[in-house]
Amino acid sequence: MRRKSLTETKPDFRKLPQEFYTRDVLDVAPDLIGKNLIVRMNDNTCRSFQLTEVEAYRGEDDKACHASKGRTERTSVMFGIGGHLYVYLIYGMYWMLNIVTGEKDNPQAVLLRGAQGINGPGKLTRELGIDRSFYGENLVTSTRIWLEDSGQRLDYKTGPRIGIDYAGEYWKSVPWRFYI
DNA sequence: TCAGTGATTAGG
DNA sequence: CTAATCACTGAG
Repeated sequence: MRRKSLTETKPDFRKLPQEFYTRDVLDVAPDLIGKNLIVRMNDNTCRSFQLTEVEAYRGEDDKACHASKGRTERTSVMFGIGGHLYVYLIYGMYWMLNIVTGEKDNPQAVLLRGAQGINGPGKLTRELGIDRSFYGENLVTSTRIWLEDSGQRLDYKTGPRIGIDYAGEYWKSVPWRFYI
């Protein structure tokens, strides 16, 4: 019987590499559909969540993107290289989990809106135990959160992004929401 | 439809 | 310091 290759036996052989994130957000966002988000819980067990819904926020021109108001302390991680987490609190209750993409000084991120069995970005982070402490986390080197290829390529739909009425007609209408 | 909830931000 | 805003959720 054929011996498994080294890469096949390594436990993290499916982990998405830096190159996955260092691309334009409009390429990364649809590629995230069907990927598995792995989180190490407080009891040290790992849980896997297959992503079903994401949204792209792209650059300083995009009026819906937090980076459109310029660099602030909160948004600074978006101005760095892709592969880090942008986490912030909204409405005093819900943590939003975003994956920074692209090259340095080109602020972009993907909002994770849902996973299999979980609809809604606030419910997703509550289920995963995401909070402030995950801000800036590196998905390539972290031992408590990362992404893996599921080996599946799933069909997805596109549509306008949710909850950005303030962004104006054009940015409200661009189909940068990707979902199963 | 609408209140809850508190960090973040711009402005004085 | 103040006050407005907000990439949401759940109850009615």
